[in-house]
Amino acid sequence: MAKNNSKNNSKEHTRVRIINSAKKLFSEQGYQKTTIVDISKQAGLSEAALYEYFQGKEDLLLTIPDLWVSELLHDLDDQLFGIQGAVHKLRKYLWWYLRRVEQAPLDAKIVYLFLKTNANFLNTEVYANVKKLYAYLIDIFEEGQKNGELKPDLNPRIARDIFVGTMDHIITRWVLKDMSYSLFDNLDQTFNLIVGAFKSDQPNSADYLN
Amino acid sequence: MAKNNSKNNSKEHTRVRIINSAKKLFSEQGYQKTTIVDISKQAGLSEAALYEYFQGKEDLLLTIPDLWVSELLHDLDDQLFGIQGAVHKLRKYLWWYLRRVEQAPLDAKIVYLFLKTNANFLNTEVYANVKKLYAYLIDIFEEGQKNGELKPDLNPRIARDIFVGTMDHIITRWVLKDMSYSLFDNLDQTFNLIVGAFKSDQPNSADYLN
DNA sequence: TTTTTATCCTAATGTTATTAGGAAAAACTA
DNA sequence: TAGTTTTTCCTAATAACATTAGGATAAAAA
Repeated sequence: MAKNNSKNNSKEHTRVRIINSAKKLFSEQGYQKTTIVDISKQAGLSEAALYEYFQGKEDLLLTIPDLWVSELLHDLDDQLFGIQGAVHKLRKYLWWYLRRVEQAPLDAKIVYLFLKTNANFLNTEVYANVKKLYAYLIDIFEEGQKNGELKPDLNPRIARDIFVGTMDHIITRWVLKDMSYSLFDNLDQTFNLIVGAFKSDQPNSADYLN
Repeated sequence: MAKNNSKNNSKEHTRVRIINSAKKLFSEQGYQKTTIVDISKQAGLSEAALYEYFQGKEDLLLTIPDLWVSELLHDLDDQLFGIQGAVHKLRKYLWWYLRRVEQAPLDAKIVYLFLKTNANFLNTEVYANVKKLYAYLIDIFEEGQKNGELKPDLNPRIARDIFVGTMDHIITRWVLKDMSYSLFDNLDQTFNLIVGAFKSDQPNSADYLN
């Protein structure tokens, strides 16, 4: 049993080592320019050994965002738990997500630059999880409509498009510019502008917040 | 002279044939899965002959958006010429751009899925032109502030991020879903919501429009 | 100790981008 | 028109890579 554990640990450890090497190299040099030899050298293995852990280069590419996004998804509930009001939840969502991106810039770069180009991205687990991550916003918008914070005729899907679109745009530029500044510059202004568009016209209809 | 012309035409014709073959195959199968043999067969050439026209596969990939985006840029002035008011210009910009995307779905797919992954995208002509395309929006926002249509404290760069981000998000999803519906579904709602966030609070300050 | 299994390696194999070197055809020159 | 140069194209290498075959080594299990 103990030996079995240590075996699994060492197997898991090698797997993690490969993932981290790939993550580093993919985000430094891009997917195409990174070779399996590069990755296996960095991980201290032969090329062939790598195939014991992953089906191939593409599998390796997809594994990285898979782990990251499902971790995000798991964290999201916790982060929003106990926050009152749709606007406050939206704010928390944005600040939380951008922080996670800043904390895992390599994962973010891979997700934002290389993932979508993959032919069967739509059939991956990652895609399903990203959808769940964004679907959360729909719930928040609907909640905000019920309690009067947000416009009653707001189309939640359109609101989501604006929110996610802006967020993704900011992140993509940041990633392309080599993460050379903070994602939080001007974020307050951006947030207020967007949410201003969603808010109910009658400023007193969300009294419950007072 | 005449012969010289016909020579250039036939050379140009071959070049166009290669570009169209590549465009078709890249957008059907993705960049990675498309081989030079595929492209040259489709164009009715040997692989080696293709290298007389393009430096390589990557050059070929970059040429496609290069042509499309500079064509767009050239058209933009014409399209906005004579339109009065920032809001009307923004509307025209959005409708124009989405129509161009619908009219050139293969180009759009290549731009939205494969271009950014290219390591030196930031140094390409395409990138410079895309920036110009988006910079146009900044001018429109500033104009709208001057004539009172838009909020005086609106940050034009942030407004651009929201506008472009939403637009790109809508297009990216459309491209990923294989262009199976119209980009114009719900577009009015989306536009009104965004522009609502930018508009001046005093509805009468843009009287000049009446 | 013997057997089985997990982990790894060297050495193919096959695919693909790119280049070498030259043939065929067109354009140009005198 | 006959010779010369240039353009366009081809077949046949070459080289870089991803992936696989087949087996060695070492750890685990019996």
